[in-house]
Amino acid sequence: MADTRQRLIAAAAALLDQGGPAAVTLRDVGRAAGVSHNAPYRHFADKRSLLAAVAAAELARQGVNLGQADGSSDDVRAMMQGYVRWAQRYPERFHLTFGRWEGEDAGLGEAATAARTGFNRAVASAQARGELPAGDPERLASMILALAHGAADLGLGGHLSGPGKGGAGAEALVADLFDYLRAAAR
Amino acid sequence: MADTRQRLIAAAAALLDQGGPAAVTLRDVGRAAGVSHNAPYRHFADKRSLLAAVAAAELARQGVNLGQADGSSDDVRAMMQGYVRWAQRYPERFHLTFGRWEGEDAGLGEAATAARTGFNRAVASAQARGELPAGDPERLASMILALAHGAADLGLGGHLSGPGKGGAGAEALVADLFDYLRAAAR
DNA sequence: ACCTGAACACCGTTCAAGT
DNA sequence: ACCTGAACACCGTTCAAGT
Repeated sequence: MADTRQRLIAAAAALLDQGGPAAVTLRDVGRAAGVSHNAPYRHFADKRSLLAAVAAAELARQGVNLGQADGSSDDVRAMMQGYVRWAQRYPERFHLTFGRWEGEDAGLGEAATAARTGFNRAVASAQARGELPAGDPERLASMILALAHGAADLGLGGHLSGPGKGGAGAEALVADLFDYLRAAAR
Repeated sequence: MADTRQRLIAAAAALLDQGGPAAVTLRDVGRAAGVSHNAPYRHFADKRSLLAAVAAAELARQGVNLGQADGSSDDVRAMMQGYVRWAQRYPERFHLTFGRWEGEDAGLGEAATAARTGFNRAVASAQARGELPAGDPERLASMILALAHGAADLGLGGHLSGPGKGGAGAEALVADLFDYLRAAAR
């Protein structure tokens, strides 16, 4: 049944969370899904393809968060802080999802553009309200996303002096950016 | 001789550039350095420790770039665009260097803080000139670095609509941020 | 102090069968 | 159409020796 495929993806995601991509062995995935160690090859071309399915599922789940907002700059900022919290809670999924994906893996590209569309619309809406600087909405959205992404990634790597050391955490850096953008919009 | 250690690091860096961390097999590293496949264990505790040495060397090399500037906002921006170009040219070293490093690996932490110090000073100097918004220099430096880092990482993953698709590349996003910051400083 | 060859456990992948 | 057990090549790491 196609149920096996879903169980394989769920098992892979759980192993990924626990120990990163190296811990996602096809033997453990099979064991957790109740099948043999090479049953995954009946559903996925290889290990990389299985991980791509995990990333696509995660991206679809995350895309929902980016689509629900009225479009004030507070909404846009809340989306980005939600993005940062997601990265902090599921660091391995975060790295996997935004890693390098050559070719078209399991509709990963479509899921990514779908997730971005809602966010771009929210940014455009905040611009129309005069709460964010004018200009190409997609370009401004890219810049905002880049900051949230970079802050989350540096934070996970311990490369931000950090909230513990008296420095600014990733969420605070996102808040700072929006303060600057609102100031520049005036 | 201690020369072997340097050859091992150089060989590991070359293999990393070609095929990522998975391509850095101790057998190939040894072969390229002219020693047996487990000679590396006389110089490094394990594979992870060897990669940490590669990251530390790269960080030291990159730190030089961040230390040479008069401190205008143009200098700070040029540093960040240099950072982005470095990531684009050596994507594997970029990901390795800013990945997760548990514990104190081969003085990696010291190299990182040294690299940051020069950059923080340049930011503070640009603030003193009134070219960047006032406030805690280290916090502003973190925000700027987060944007450059995120833009580079998203660009490498193909998650920026990109210069090819008509969208903004990582370097352009860095330029945009500085435009906003200069506007907010007035 | 530094290096080597053999060996071990583990992993991704393939193959010949099975239902 | 989906699954299994055996097998292969490869890799990180350890060990007993060698100089």
